[in-house]
Formats: sequence, structure tokens, C-alpha cells
Amino acid sequence: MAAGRTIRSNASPKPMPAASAPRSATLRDVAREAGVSLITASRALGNPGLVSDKTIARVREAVAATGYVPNLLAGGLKSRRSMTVAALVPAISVAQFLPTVQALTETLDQAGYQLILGQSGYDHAREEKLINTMVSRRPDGLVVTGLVHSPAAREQLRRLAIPVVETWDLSDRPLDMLVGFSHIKVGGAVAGYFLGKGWRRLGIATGDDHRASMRRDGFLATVGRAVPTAVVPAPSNLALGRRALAQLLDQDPQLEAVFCSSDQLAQGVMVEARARGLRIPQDLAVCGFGDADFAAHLQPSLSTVHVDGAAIGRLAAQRIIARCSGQDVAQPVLDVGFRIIERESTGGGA
Amino acid sequence: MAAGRTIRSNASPKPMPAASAPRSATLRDVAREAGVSLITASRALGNPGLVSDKTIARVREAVAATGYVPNLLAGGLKSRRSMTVAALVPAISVAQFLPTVQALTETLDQAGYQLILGQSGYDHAREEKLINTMVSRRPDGLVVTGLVHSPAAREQLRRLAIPVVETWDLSDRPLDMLVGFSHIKVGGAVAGYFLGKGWRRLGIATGDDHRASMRRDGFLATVGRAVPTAVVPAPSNLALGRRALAQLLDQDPQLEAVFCSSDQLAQGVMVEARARGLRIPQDLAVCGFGDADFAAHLQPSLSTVHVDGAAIGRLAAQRIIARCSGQDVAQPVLDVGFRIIERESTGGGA
DNA sequence: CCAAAAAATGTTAACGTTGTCATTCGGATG
DNA sequence: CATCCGAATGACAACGTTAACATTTTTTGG
Repeated sequence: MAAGRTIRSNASPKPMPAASAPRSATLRDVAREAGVSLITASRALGNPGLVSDKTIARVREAVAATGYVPNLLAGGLKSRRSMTVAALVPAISVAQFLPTVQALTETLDQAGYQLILGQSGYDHAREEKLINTMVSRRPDGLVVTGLVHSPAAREQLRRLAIPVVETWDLSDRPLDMLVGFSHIKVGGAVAGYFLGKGWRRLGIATGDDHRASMRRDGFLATVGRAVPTAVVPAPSNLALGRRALAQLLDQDPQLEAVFCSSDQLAQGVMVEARARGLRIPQDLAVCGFGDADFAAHLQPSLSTVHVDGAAIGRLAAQRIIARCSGQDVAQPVLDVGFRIIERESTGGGA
Repeated sequence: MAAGRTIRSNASPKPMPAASAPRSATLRDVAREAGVSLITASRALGNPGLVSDKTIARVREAVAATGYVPNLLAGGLKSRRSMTVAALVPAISVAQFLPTVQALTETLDQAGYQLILGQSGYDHAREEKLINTMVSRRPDGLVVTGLVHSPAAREQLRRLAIPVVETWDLSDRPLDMLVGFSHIKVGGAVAGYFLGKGWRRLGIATGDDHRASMRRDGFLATVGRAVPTAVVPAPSNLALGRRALAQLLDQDPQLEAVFCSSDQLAQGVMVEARARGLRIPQDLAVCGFGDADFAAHLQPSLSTVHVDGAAIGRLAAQRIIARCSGQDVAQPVLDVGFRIIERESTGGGA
């Protein structure tokens, strides 16, 4: 019969690539080339222990001859293992999380997993939607920055029963596994450090994200009273730091010490201080958060709170990998802690 | 009706996920729940134009009731569109490429694509292997940082016939599409700028990667003779910049101006210069590359070469998306150019 | 040298979705 | 009222791979 095929007229000068596309080689082609069955070819590549060396060699040759590239979509569909791990970060451009992402990528890569990165922004609604998008690619595990707050997302993840690691925060009731530290304790420790130095006129410059707010809360709890505060929209940066100090000095011109929610913010505070003729640390002490690589090299060098972001990534990846291999994770919740690095900006040595 | 809902007993404190795992809902479950055929459910979600509004509503309800999450592995396998784009960057932690990655992610996300990021390092062999790994996930497009040099990889990508965009470089013979600029011209422009300022005792601090070397070559070609050079391993950073200036001053203590292959390196050079009592720009002028966000805020502010990394990412993504939608790309090769930003470190105004 | 065990290979049936073609249905047309 | 048409829906067969079970071949031990 005359097929009702819609024939798209080929008037355009550029011939459509689809027409000539010689369907790329499949495992069936490899098997035929090697003179073995489909499944033997599959095993030769994915489970060589079950196949004789001679056959493996023949299959390898056939792979080279045909230019075969495995199709992980098909493999993942059948085996229910996509060899993929999803990670959610607020934003890729936030330098603070880069070591974590880097370590995640590397550790997972060594185990044959591919990291799939998603930007959740600092918005919970978006996070929920993003988790859905990610899950539809059937990752074997999920790493989130911060805690999963949305009850719907928590429930969905629990039902899916894939390993989840929450990071960069601490909780009594983690969703599954957790690698992080207490932001409240960070705030408290810095406040204690400032007070120990004899400073009483304190200030805070902070991004408006959840974790920075926790650090502020911890700070205030230890100080025991309200202090001048400048809140800037996350993600914070140098320019916002300059403006933040201006705001703080409006509130207290005699300010002695400022705790900033990022090193970028702290650098901005220092730049603004210098522009106003304030000496650091004599007139104003500054402490950042994150220990960015430039912090030690600023002049004066910047005191800050060091968190081992790479360790967080590495440990999170290891936990996912362990779970995927069917192992039990001995310590599902891990506090990696933090430490205050005293440098010149708070009167420390060089 | 008595729905066959699996009710998970909550008796055991730690319910083992594997045993009880009630296979997550598939489209078949949704179809049954909605009282329509499998394929109608599929269309209701993926091609609503073909389905009546009433049916769409019923399917939507069924999705909510069953907690259905589509399986993009299965969908991608059959439809040959994974809704995925792979991007290769030397390293995620290189700040220079962050705006590009950010823009790629966002532009692709808006079109429903997910970016899959791979770290190629600065090693060609690794790049070739990585391309293979990436391709096995059947991305609908590929964005690479720099040019694809390996002939094997070029051949493979050509055979696969997926849209490829090479970025951050320029070539007469691109693999497919390209969005970038000429590093040789950058080097030449900075050299011309230095010479125009009357400086004759020039130096170069550069990472040992391919693109930085091109900038050096362009610089030398314009200068017309060899100049003191410090080569540091990529990726460069502040600490390496300090060491680089030390090396350069060993070669020429009278050095007047230095071109650095990154702003991080330039910051290191400035820090080291100050530590040695050299004034910038009176004793030593410094120009970086990349226009990192801190460059304008350093004191003195850092002159640098600005490249619109976000535009590169956005344009690359648009090209991939266009090709995936079957459109022709009018301008497959695009030079986004660059510009020198004169600031205080080369004697410019604030 | 034979039975039993182990190693190697093969057959079949999914995995969950979408492309292709076929069918049904309601309404507009003459 | 028969006819045709488009809109809506459905049946079936793939996509490329691996799990589960089956069979053949080789090795081992008595």
C-alpha cells in the first residue's frame, strides 16, 4: 500500500545528517565480529572473570575493529545501576564548595561513577524540583549540600531507597547519611575567640543563606546580646563586603571586630577598611569563613575558619560507593569539624 | 476499590531497603491508575498536544497518586535523545571557566537539558579516554574547553555525528562548531600595550598549559625577541605567582612589566612585589588574564584581559540546542574576542 | 577412564519507555 | 443518512543491554 510517510522536502542546501547516519555499532555487532554470542561479548567487557582470556582478546579486537562504544543508557536500564551520582550545590560558582565538588568528582571517577551536578540555588522550591529532575536519571546515589528540608523531597528520597549524603551541615535527624559540621559551633567558636581577645564591640557581615545564618545565631548565642549586623544576599562577594562594612560602621563607628560569612566578604571588608584609613587589625579585626586559597596571601593575611571541603567530598563519595557495593557504612553521620586559623587580620603572627 | 497499595510495616528500627523495596512506579502503573493505555499516558506527559485535556488531567492525577518519576534512561534509549549535554573542562576548580560552566548549565537547563561535567585535566591522553566515557552516556551534544587535538577523538566524534562545540580557542579547522577567541592575539595585544607604555624590560609568568603558551607565543611574536619567562605548572595560583616573580627578578632585576597567564598568578606577583618593596605600577607593572571578580578590588586594582566566559557558555549551549532541534546554525564558528582592562597595576586610573 | 565439579558459553526474557502504524470515535458535510 | 475527516487513543515492536537460568565443554579426583 502507499505508505502515508511524510516526506520532508529536502530543499535546504545542507543535507540532513540523519539520512547518512550509519547506526553506530552495538554489542551485537561486536559479538558477530568476534564470533561469540552477544552475552559472552557483554561479559568479556563487563565481567572478564567469567570469560576465557582467548575470548576476551578476540572481543577486544572486535571492539577496536567496530569502533564500539557501550551504551550506558541501555546497560543502566537493565542492570538498574546507572553508574551515576547526582550532586546538588547551591551554585557552581560558589568557590567554597569547589574542593568538595572536585573531591567528589575524583573519588567517584576512580570507582567508575560519573558525577551529575545540579544547581539548587538558595531556594527550597527549586531544590525540590531539581531533586525530581535528577532522580529521573536514576542516579545510584545523591549528595546534597546542606540538609534536605522539604518534607516532600525527604519522603521521595526515602521511598527511592538510594544512598543519600547530606553535607556541609549537621542534624539530629539526617535523611540517610551525613558528612558535615556544626555551623552553630563555628559561630560560637569565633565569638569566643573574639571575646577572648578582649574585643567587645563586635559586628557580623553575613550572607542571607541558611548556613551563614546558623553561624550568626551561634555567634550571637555566645555573645549573649545583639550586635551590629549587615546581611547581604547570597552568594556573597567582595563588593558586597565593602558595602557591608559601610553599613556596620553606620551602626557602630567604634567597631572592633567583624565576623564575615565568607572570605570573599571578609576581603571586601578589609578593602573598605583600608579605603577608610582603618588599620587592620589595630583599628578593626576581621575573621572570614572558608579559608579560600587567597586568604593566607592577603596583606594583612586573613584569619578565617578552615573547613576541609575536600574531605567532605571524599568521605561523601566513599559512603555512596560503599552503599552501592552493598556494604554497611559504620558511621553514617560524620562530623568533620573545623578550626579557626589565626592570621594577621586578628592580630596573629604572619 | 481496594487498591493494592503496599503498606510498609514500620516494625523494624532499620528496615532493609533492598528486601522491601517496592519497585518504584512506572508509566504502566500510572496508565492503569488513570484508566488509559500506556502510550496515552506517555503522550499526556511528553506530547500533550495529542491528548485531550480531560485525559491529561487524569494522567496528572495518577502521576501524583503513584509518585511516578519518569525514567530517562529508558526514554533516552528508545528515543535516542538523552536530554544530556557533556562538557569537558580542564578542572572544575579553575575559576576561569566557572562563568562558562555556569552559563552552560543555566542555558541548557532552560531547554530541559542536563549538563554532565568531566574533568579532562591538562593531559591529552586523559581527554581521549574521557571523551569515550562521556560518549557512552549518549549525550545529545558535547562542549569541550579548547580544541580536540587527538585525531582518534576527532574521528570518533565525527562518526557519532553529535553536535560538538569547541570553546576558549580558535582554529581554522574546527571539528564542528566553535565559540572562542585567539590566544595569540591576546598575547600580541598585551605586548603591544606594554610597548606603547614605553616599557622595554618585559617578562612573562605563565602556566604550562596549551592556551597560556599560545598567549606567550603571541606576546613574544609582537615583542620580537625572547624575554624573561617563568613557567609554572597549570593550574596556576597565588603561591605560584609569588615564586614566578622571584624567578623573573633573578633573570632581570630591572624588570618593568609582567604579563601573567591568570589573575591568580598576577595577584601572587603583586604580593611578592610588595613583599620585596617594589611599588606597583611605578617599579613594576602587572597585567593578568581572565578578569576574575577580585581583580578590580585589589589594591592597586589589577589590569587584565577580559573574556566574556559567560557568553561563551551561553552561545555554545544555544548552538547545541539549535542543532538538537534540527535547526541550522548560521555561524558555526564565532570569535567572541577579548579586551584589555586598564587598571592601576599598569598605571591606569582607579 | 568415568563421574562429578568447575569453567565457559549460550538462550531467553526482561528493563521502561517511545516510534510506527492501526483503530476508534465524534462531528461536519453533502 | 452515509461518508469522510481529523482528533484521540490503542497495540505492538523495538531501543541495547544484562539478569537468570540452561547448556556445553573442560578439568579434576577417585
